[in-house]
Amino acid sequence: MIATLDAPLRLVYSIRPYSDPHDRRPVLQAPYFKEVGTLAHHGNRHGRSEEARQAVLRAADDLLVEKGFAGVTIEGIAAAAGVAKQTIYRWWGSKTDILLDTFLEDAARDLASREHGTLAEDLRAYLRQLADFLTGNDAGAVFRALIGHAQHDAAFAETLRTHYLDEQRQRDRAPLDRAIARGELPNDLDIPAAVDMLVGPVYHRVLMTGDPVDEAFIDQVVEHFVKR
Amino acid sequence: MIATLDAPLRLVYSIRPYSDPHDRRPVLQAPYFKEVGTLAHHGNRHGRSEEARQAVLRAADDLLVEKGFAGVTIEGIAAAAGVAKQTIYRWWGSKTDILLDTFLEDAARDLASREHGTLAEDLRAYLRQLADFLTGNDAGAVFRALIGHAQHDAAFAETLRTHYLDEQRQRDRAPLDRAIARGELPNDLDIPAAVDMLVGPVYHRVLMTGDPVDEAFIDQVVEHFVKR
Amino acid sequence: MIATLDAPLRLVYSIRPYSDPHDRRPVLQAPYFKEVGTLAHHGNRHGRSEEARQAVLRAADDLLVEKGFAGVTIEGIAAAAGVAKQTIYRWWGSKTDILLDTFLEDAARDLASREHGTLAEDLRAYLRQLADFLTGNDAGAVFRALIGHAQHDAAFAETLRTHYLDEQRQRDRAPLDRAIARGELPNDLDIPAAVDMLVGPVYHRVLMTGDPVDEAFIDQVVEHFVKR
Amino acid sequence: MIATLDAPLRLVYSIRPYSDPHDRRPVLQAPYFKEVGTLAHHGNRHGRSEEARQAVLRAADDLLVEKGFAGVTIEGIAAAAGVAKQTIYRWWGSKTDILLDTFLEDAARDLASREHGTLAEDLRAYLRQLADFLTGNDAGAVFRALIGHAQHDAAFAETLRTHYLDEQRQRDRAPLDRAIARGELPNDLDIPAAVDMLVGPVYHRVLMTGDPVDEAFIDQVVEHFVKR
DNA sequence: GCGTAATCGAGACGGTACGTCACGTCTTTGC
DNA sequence: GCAAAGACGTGACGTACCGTCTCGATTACGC
Repeated sequence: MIATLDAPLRLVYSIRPYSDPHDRRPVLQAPYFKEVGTLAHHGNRHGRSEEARQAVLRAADDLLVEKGFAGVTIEGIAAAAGVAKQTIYRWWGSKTDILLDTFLEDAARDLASREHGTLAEDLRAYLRQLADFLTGNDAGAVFRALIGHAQHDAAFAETLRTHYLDEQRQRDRAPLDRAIARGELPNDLDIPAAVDMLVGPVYHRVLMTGDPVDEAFIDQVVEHFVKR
Repeated sequence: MIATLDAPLRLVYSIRPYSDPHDRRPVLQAPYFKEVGTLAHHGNRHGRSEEARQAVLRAADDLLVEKGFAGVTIEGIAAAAGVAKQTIYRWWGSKTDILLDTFLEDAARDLASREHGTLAEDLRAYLRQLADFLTGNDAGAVFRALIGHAQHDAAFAETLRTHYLDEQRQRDRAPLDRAIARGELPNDLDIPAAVDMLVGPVYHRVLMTGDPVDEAFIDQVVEHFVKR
Repeated sequence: MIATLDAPLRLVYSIRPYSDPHDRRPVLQAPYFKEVGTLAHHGNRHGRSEEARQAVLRAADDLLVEKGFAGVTIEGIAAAAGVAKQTIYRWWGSKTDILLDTFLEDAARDLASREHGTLAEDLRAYLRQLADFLTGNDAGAVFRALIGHAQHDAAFAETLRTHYLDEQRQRDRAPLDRAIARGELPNDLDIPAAVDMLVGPVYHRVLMTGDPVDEAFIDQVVEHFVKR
Repeated sequence: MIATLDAPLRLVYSIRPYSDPHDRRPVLQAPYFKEVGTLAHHGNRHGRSEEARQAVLRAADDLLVEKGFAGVTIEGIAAAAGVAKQTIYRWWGSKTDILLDTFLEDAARDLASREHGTLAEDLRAYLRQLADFLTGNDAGAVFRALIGHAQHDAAFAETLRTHYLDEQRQRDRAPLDRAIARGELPNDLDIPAAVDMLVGPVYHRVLMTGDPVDEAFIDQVVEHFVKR
């Protein structure tokens, strides 16, 4: 059960399952809610406030959408979330860490690849899904901000790879894996290269040219790939 | 004649050919050197100091390579260039404007497409050139920083498109245009989409995965495209 | 008990007694020391750092004496006091506010009027004391700077009147009040005018002519006033 | 003849009679106008532009009255006067020098002491004239600014004494000199001290308390002085 | 059931960089 | 030779956030 503000009498606290507070593996993997206590506590000795955590994530997200990346500041988040700065620094290392946390919860949810029977259909559906995700106003904005920051900060780029891209590449290749299993594609396919040829054009439009990723474009990319 | 620092007795002053000092069209397009005066002036009605301009561009570039994007500050550039902050603000609007200026002078030089007779050869050569440029330590670092910043700042993204990407897309499509002229590709080819399919995979590796853009990869991309 | 730096184990924090941090009423009026904690804190919810406050006041004073009014800058004070600029702006509005704070603590101490039995004696002693104060190297320099600034800034002039001059006029008239009580002066004396006639000549020499305020001069002023 | 803007075809240029351009003796003492040239020249080899000089003085004065002392800047004066900054620096050393120049022309005009037959009448008239001058919106504002600055800058205080106060003290003592000549006052009067006792109270009200200098007050000061 | 310890909101602190303003200097062109 | 124009190096301004710190209050656990 996840208590919400609608159920004020039974609030929940999280126990982060990792010893390192800056560990950024997707926190939803673990059953990290627990029922206890009452509303609006001010600290206790058994772990962090789930309330504060969610308020921070939400505030960061809102600020990004409303004011852009430069408008996201630790002080602004703290103020908007009604949280002390120190509470943020206790659990996150930077504003991009916070944004990454908000992002991870969305990515897994929105990018699960669904099977459609044929390679072409699978790819079309997946690229459509990917394009919608990347260009979206919420998760997409966060994603673009993170990718942007990764260009400025090699350490963060590495973090982003570890916590997001590696999984993402599994999702990217899932349609190809299924096609190989079905015999639609050869066993010796260079899957990473194939993935780049499929998703690369989509990312290029999103990150570079700003051109819309429309159906016709996706169709061309898929058709071109399949007709090999 | 373009006087250089090798000809110290006849130094040059620039007259920026644009009325708006923040106009960022590539300044090398115009013959913007003029012979006058003597060495090392400090501002006069000839207009801006070419010395100061180059010192700023160089300092920004150096700082980026040495300390990364976060290490590029207006104050740092001013100090490294031996220039007053106000001089920077007089001619540029932000640190990314400066980086863009440094970048524009390099991009045109390094990305001119050369003809190799066949589409496949042209593409291989051009993608190799592009990949080297994007992953380079100097211009590449500046480019990645600019693309990163464009993700954070829509206005700058627009600027970047106007001053760089539009030209870049001309360069990107040049091999295709030549192939169409030669009859190697059909007249009705969707060139923007084709460009995305060619360069998209390269950008994806550079900006997202960090995988090396090796010969085998380029060969696959080109072969896959040509065999349509 | 007021703990001092001589009692390092039981250091003191100030609680400014006013809600408005820019309120400039003489802070020494209130018992604004409180015993708590340990040495050398750096900001906490006890409120402002008394250490920082005194370092700022002292630095401002020193800079004024050493380099003159133009040499007093917020940045200079911050550097000399080992304090962040923002700490100064948190508690004071301008460099003259700081100087006023330093001044207020001194003026009350140095200008208390003492009784000498006769009007002439009282006046002589008081004018001597006033002249010494105004021409002094420390408090006098601050005072002259403040009066000078008040000529440039009507708002500050009003502040200065509220926080200093009104009290000062009480001190100025004290000898006259006592003389009236003793019957040495008539009840219907126009005290403000009388005060101006007594202290005006002294101020005139200090602020305008720069002539020394010697005994002979004070004697003339007093004698002239008394022989009415 | 002094040409004005009403006589545009016959403009005048001044030749400053002093070798030191920063010499600030009242320039009107000398016949420093000379007819040459035409309106709105831009430099010539015949000496300074009287047009520019007057525009600067007037602009400085206006800025002081409109925006206060802090609003008077060399750049602002130059812009308001339609004059190049360098032209200002060529002839004046600082903004207070300019203000002093504007002031000197007014002071001599407004403070000439007139004879009224008796000491009391002379003093009353003179103190009234002085008070009006000091509290005036134009010359008075400049004067108060200069006195204020003199408190901040010993060198300027000395300059002010040399160029203004010494003369002023001559004017201050004129009624007393006349009274001595008439036999109304003793030969051995300590004139400087007497002057301080007369004008000091007026200055005190103007510079310190801000109280109005009304007739009753002047009467008291004079009556008290005369009844010696 | 009471002390102990972790966390919370609050907010002052020393810093760095921002973008602006005015300073005083300099160099040229045009009278 | 002076004036207008205006770019330059300099330095201070006042502001925004940074990341650190200290504190009093709050709460559950473990003795």
